[in-house]
Amino acid sequence: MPATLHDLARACLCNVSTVSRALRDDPRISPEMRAKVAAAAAELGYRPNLAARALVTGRSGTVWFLLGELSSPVNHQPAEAAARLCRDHGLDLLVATHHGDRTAHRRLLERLRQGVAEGALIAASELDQESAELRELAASGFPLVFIDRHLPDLEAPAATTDHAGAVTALVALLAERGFATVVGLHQPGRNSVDHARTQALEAACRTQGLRLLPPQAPLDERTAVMASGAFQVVDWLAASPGRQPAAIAIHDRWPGQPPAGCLVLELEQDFAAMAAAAWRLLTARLGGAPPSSAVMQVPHRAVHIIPPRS
Amino acid sequence: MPATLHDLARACLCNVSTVSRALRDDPRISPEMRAKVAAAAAELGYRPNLAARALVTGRSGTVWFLLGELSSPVNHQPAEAAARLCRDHGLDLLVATHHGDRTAHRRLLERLRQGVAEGALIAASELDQESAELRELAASGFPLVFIDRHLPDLEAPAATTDHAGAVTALVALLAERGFATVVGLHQPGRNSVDHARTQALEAACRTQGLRLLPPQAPLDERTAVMASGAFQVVDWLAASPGRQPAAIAIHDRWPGQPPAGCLVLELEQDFAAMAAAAWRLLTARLGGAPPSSAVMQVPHRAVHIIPPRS
DNA sequence: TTGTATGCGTTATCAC
DNA sequence: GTGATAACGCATACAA
Repeated sequence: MPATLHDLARACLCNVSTVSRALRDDPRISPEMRAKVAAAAAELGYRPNLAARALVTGRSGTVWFLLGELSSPVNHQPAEAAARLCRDHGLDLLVATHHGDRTAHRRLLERLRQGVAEGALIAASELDQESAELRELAASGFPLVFIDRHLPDLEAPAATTDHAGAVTALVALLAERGFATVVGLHQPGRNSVDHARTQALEAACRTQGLRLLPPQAPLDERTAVMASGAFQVVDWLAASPGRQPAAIAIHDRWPGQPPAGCLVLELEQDFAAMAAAAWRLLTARLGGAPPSSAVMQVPHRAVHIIPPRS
Repeated sequence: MPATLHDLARACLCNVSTVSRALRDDPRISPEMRAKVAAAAAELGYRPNLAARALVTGRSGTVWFLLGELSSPVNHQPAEAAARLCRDHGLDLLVATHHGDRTAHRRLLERLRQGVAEGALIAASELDQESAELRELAASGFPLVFIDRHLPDLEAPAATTDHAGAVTALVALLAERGFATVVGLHQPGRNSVDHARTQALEAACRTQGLRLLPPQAPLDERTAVMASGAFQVVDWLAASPGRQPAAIAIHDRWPGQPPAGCLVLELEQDFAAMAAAAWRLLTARLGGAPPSSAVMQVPHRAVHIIPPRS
């Protein structure tokens, strides 16, 4: 059986509270006593019981990172960055995945209400949109911060990429290269990200003098297609086999080989900066700040330009 | 403040223990009482305090998955599969990352000794090789199961791919396609995986009549190169710029574009099966079975053959 | 500087 | 079928 404070107290011929204080470096413990306790702790291999500590302090020293699946960089890159930040501040960050499963999702949120973590970062997935549990959790005052996506009707802040700025940058690059038309594949109803990008695309095209056309529009060699992810482009290509876009601009990586003769612009998001922003929002909440719906927008990191191959 | 059993007891005009039993569906509670308690719990939004429960039961209902970084499929694919298995058995699987940092690594192992989890799956990284804390943890009887890699001097079982079988399959495919020589890039001293592959490669070449040569050997059009990961091949190519292998066989995906005129064989490991095997080993330990050093080897899932492009 | 006493929210062991 | 009560391991207000 693991040693407890009680065992140490017996070994040191003193009281449990003295041991507790000595181990936590309480200034009013004599150096001799402290040394004696430290020796006994090492000797007996004492490890504090975190459940007991959490019960009395009400703090678990833990933050959760909630996400759908680990495979996507949009999820795991902020998670890793946030883990470092937490660690540096004495908290453990644990990643919980629900792999798009409703019951798993519900259960994880349930756990959060049971005190397993002091706060949570959430890389929003489809399931979060309609989740009553998530709403209740936020309403209960539990510190929640969203990453990348923002649920507007929820009293919880978010750290996202500056979607408008990113779209503007892509449109500018297209204009620079002589493109006159953009076909937008964003689905504004899908989530807040696609919504923001759609709006920004309209504004950017207006400002920079490009025509904006819907997915069904015919293509020419001065028409580019813009989408949130490669998957949207792939679907669009598959929907009408003849399509040969002259340029693809996405907020994502293009997997493998781009279509022949096609310029590809990949926007690289700054996930580390996003995690840092989310961390700031979270510590504010942990420190007692009231819930807000603030959205911190961090600039993108770079645009990768992949010239067309012949 | 969140409602407690005490609050429910007051609301129901009964004792705490009755409430506790009613909520846990104890058979000796009258239907009326059970309904009354359930109503009060819903009314007051009662949520059990897991810290308190863990303190008295000694069980946290949690399993950890320890890994270096999330980005690698070798890590996150088994993690996701294991999460599902755990969930189906009433346990939560949480992923903890140490991103190759010694202090983070030490700290996570420390947490495990403090009762945060009932057991842990470990996707072994470099840090685990020399970690004294890991040895202590295993020695303390904590249920530990390794995934993919195996630390032979540790009293902990492992679930790995059948490395020997995989190497044999790759060599057979090469032989079938007329290759006569294999250059082996595995580094037997690196870890147990590379070690096993090196041995299997020697055996397979002997059996199937191919010549096995070291990395410095000259190449011809009937010579293939075999390595654990793409990174080994990339390093090897960079070390001597003239090299143009006729085939590359790796236990991994080849990122992006293969070299011109080069056949690529990618071995796909069966991470789901690996997770299932690891889960079996872990439940055995959780169920009270003594620690063992058993290694369960699961067959690979497929070999992807990418023909040379001209 | 140290000891005493109490409570955190649950479960479990008794009684009745 | 239900109630009283003692743990579980730790932290802390209050005494001394």
